[in-house]
Amino acid sequence: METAGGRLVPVLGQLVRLLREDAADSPSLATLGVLGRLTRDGAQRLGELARAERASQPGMTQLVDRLARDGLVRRTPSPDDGRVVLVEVTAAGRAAYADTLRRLGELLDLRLAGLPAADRHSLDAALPVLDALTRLDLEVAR
Amino acid sequence: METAGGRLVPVLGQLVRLLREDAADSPSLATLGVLGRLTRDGAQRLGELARAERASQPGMTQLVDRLARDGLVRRTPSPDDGRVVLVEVTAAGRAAYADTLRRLGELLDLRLAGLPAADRHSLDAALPVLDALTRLDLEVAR
DNA sequence: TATTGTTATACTCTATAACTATA
DNA sequence: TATAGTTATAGAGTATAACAATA
Repeated sequence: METAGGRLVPVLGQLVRLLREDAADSPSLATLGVLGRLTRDGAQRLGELARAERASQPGMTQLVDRLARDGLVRRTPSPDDGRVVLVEVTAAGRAAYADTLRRLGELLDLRLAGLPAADRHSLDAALPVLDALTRLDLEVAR
Repeated sequence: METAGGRLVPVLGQLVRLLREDAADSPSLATLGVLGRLTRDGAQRLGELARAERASQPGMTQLVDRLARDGLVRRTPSPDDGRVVLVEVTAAGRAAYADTLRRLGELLDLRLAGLPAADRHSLDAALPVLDALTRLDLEVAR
């Protein structure tokens, strides 16, 4: 018998590709992760952002580069420490985040509508669990 | 109130990055998708593989290139139709698939072990639903 | 002509190693 | 010296447009 973890892995890949296929022109999950975090938690150091989003620091530098180029975030030097870069979301970034989340959510909801109500309830109950799963080790690691 | 779809999107990104972080040297979800499909369903046309994995045909050509280079799959020309390329998984590919799935599954199971039993049951119940979600529109599209 | 797949090209996302600037 | 971030470089993964080969 396969464990829950082993069954989750293949499904993850399919879900990600499904979203990409349906909304090819949407901001990526990487972009959404950063914009969402900045929207929820406010301006953050670049390194802090890298840790929270499970990326390397150079990787986050590059992602923030692209987002800044596209006007979705803004870099500001920290007044307290000249080494530190604070990243904040712009109004355009906030709008892009909200719009994209709504759009992708609707696409998924459309598919969900094709499932029995009991299935939808199962998924509903599991969403907080999946979320908790992603937070678990972050707390341990600090 | 946010819909299930809207809540699923951010979680997906975090889960993918979590796996990448914990098992940086593992085959990617794209690789696993192809190897898994070939393992389950046997040799397939390249175009068929592209459709099933929600990739473009050139994208699948390139992915198969890398997998063949790494000895995980093999290309064979179709005897019936000279345009067609059949892709099959090698023994090494089958082994890599099984090993990776087990490893990633164990990593997720470790985290799952930190959750209450009720949460684990919720997730268990939702896994077939997520799987059904990814299959829904494929059937519609054909 | 239509279908199947590849080539050419370009972009995002990601990492590691080496570097710079500040503390 | 240690920390925060960037630059250099490389590779996976992906797409669209143009092409070649076969039917």
